[in-house]
Amino acid sequence: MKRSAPTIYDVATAANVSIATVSRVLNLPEKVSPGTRMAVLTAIEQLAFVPKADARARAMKENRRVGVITPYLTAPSFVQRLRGVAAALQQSRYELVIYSVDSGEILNRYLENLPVAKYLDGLIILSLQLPLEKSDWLVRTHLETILVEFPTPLLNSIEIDDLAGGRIAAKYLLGKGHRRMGFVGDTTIPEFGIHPITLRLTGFRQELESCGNLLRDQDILLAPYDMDMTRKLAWAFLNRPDHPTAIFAATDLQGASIMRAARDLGLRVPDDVAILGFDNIDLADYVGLTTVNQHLDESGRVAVELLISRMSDPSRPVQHIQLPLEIVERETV
Amino acid sequence: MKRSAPTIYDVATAANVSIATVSRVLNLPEKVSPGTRMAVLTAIEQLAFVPKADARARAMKENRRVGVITPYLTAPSFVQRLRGVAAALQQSRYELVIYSVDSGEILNRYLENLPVAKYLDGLIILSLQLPLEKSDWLVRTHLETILVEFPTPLLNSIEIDDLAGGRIAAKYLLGKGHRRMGFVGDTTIPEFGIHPITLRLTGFRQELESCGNLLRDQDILLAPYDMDMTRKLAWAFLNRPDHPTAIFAATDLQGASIMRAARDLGLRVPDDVAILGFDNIDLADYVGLTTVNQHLDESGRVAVELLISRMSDPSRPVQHIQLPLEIVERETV
DNA sequence: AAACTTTATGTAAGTGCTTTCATGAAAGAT
DNA sequence: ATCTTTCATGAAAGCACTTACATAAAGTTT
Repeated sequence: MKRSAPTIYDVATAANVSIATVSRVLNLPEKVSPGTRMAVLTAIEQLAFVPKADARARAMKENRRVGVITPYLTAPSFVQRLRGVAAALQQSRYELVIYSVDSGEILNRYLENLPVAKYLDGLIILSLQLPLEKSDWLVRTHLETILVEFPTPLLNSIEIDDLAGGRIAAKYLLGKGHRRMGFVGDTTIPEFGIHPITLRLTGFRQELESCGNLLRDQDILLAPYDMDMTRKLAWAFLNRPDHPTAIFAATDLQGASIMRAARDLGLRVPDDVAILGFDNIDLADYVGLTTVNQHLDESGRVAVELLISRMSDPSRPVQHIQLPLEIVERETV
Repeated sequence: MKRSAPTIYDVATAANVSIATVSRVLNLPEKVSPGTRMAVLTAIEQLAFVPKADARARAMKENRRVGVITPYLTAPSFVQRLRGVAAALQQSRYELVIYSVDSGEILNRYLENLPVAKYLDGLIILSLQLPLEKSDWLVRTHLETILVEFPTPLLNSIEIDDLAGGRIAAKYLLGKGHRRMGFVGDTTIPEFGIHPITLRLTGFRQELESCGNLLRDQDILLAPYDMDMTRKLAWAFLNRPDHPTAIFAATDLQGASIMRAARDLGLRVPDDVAILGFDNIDLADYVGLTTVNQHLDESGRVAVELLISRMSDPSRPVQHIQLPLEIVERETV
């Protein structure tokens, strides 16, 4: 009893011919006499033999491969981006290889040997900050890559304008008649590079100030990106007689936590507190959270389209595609 | 001047080392002294060398790649299973290739494709029903595969006992003092094979009946697996003076929809209606839904472990691992 | 029937890589 | 200064096939 998959040697033995003959019935069957051909075919059938190299060659020719590097799939936003990528790739003849990493560190380690050891036609990096020297190295190795969320000058990217996102939120809430606003964001500040949450806060504050509404320090809550903690802090945040009448959460997940805190306190949403999220993840729809849509699924889809167009013509100029942002009205504002 | 693609031989010559050394800087860089490593790296860079994947696989007798076939990532439960797979694979030296399909049909087409088979060392099929003849074919080709959710006798699988799940739900609700129960499930009945939702209903009903509590037809709601629709139907379902005091939803997604319908109607949860879900997806935690945990992430992780152990020793007997089910108490019962 | 094709098959030399083992050099121990 | 480890490296043996090239048997031609 053989343990591993059969090779042409096994087939040859079983059919009492040489491996060359087996190879021939596979590749140029007319060159083999009907008798032996039958014998070989029978042996192949019986052993459930699959020619390995041939398989690979065919696979290689027909499906090409694109890699996606993404943070661990813990946050819904990563998942929705990936979903867009998978959906778009589905239509094409490309295979999807996923590398999930837990930090920029590991990302760098991956990149060291990715282009050399593995074998990709294109790469999409989701929501991960890429050091400048790496992006340089990527263009030099000619591995087409698309960055999603954290752009870099040399590489193609899909991005949003977080600053504008903050402003949109402010305008919308102002338009609804609110004057006393609050902001909830997370506390993880990256060692280097941009921090979208901070940009959203900045845009939010700017717009407010330009209309004469200051965002006061006690109306800003920075909570760790963790539901229970956010909920607890949000509880204290809202449990003041002079709490804001509207809160902009930099993230739907935090928005949802605030909704629960409000409910725990017996506050009516949106009458006592309005809550506006950011992202428009699936959850927002389930809990009825009004939010700023940043087209997560779409970002993945667009990344694939851009990648495919670049792979077919690498000479195209680098593009930085900016996705639109807009309010999705549901029940919390 | 060479015209064909460079090989390790070219790199070796250029760097003045042997091919073994080149291979080593590619695969175990720590084993090579920094000096030579740099020289080799430079040569690689200069020649734009890319190792040929087929030669590599041939020499290694393995591809170091496992495939996952999953339904489109529309449902959170698929995503959470996949997340478990990705997390577990992360630790290992295997690459993760994802094939997302939209039905069993396409699954079969994928499987037809021999190339896929030999291009992978292992395969995990998530939440997809596999025709019997295919599972036979899979064992004959020696492609190790693990089925998650829909078992088959010949292949390894990770499963749960849906019938028992229904019973657990009934017992729990009974224990909380409820006597008038309702059930909400979806309407998609597959052409062939088992239907988990139906099993959950059966188990639920059996347990109820064995305690003298009939589940009445008007207390069963079969709604399409779509949030808005479920919510609408659930609204009508609950908007009766004699509505059930506790509802078992075969799915957290539907459970969440019912929560909203209840809220829309001004019903207090769990005082006016208790709601129990099934799955324990992330969403359940966010909305505070009490549910039956089926360890989705874990199913993916266990699938990987089983696959790896089988790949390293294919002679192991086929296993059908059954994951436990238990109630996660939150705020809706 | 001798000489020449043709045809079916086997032998063996690649293919581009990994990996085991052997070897010589450098480092550490006595 | 000598002996033992450790370490970096190269030589060479696979791996699962393909593809000349060689050869023997059969079929043609005269």
